[in-house]
Amino acid sequence: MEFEFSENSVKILNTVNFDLSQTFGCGQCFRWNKFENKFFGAAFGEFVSLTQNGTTVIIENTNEEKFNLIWKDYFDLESNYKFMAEHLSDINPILDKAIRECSGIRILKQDPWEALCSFIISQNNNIPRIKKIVNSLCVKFGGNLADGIFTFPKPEILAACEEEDLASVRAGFRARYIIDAARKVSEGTLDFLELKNMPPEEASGVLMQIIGVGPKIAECVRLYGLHDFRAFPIDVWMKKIMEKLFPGVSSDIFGDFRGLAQQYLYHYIRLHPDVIA
DNA sequence: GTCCAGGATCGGA
DNA sequence: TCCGATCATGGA
Repeated sequence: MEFEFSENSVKILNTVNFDLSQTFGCGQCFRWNKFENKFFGAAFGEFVSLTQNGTTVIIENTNEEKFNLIWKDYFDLESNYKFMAEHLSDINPILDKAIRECSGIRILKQDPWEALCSFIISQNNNIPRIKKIVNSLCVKFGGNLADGIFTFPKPEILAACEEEDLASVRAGFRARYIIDAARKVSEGTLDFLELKNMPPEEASGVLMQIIGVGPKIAECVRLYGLHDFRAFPIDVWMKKIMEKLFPGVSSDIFGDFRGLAQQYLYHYIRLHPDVIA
């Protein structure tokens, strides 16, 4: 991939394994929206819009400095997905089939606090409504970046809330989970930098000390927030996939990139639910 | 009215 | 250790 910089945009040329629709639509994030062939969203206090034409991706409202600081990392542009995808394809023919269709997925390096909060909201919920609640949370407690685009609320802000303050967000029983997470993060009981240096099981264990965070959400935070590809979140869909397509098989067969394998399989089956019907 | 959604928790067997 | 009911909400 090559980068071309101008005053208010960055052009990425000759992309490999990078598809915006797949990356934003594979269920890893909830705050990117498509409008007239353009994706809008924000991360780390900056907002951009993106368009894709074949192997060319244009990021608008950024520059060389911000791109190198935020977006190159956020989109994980320096990891070799071609290598990882080929490696995974060799492991299993079913996974290979999923990868042939979903190889444009990149695992975003999201803000771990945002990932934690988002996936707390995701529990026993559907994706359109998850997006609605996350958006409401940003509108009410985040900062205004641009027309209709907000930053994700700081943990300190939500830590100071009581459940009734979150009522208008319509998070339901998850409100107290969000507040507990916010308090543990803002007080330093939970430090994401420390989690990165822990063994996987230990990191999950710390995350699960938050009320309302169990194994699945912990794995999501490690995969999407800490970029730990060994994490393998199992939701109702992945459970069905493993039972139907990989009976008696452990996720260990997918090796150290099993988190990425999970994403290929999850997105593939959401596109073709009949495969496990 | 019933069922379900990228789950977790609690009580009882 | 395992199982089932329950949790708040809104759309199908």
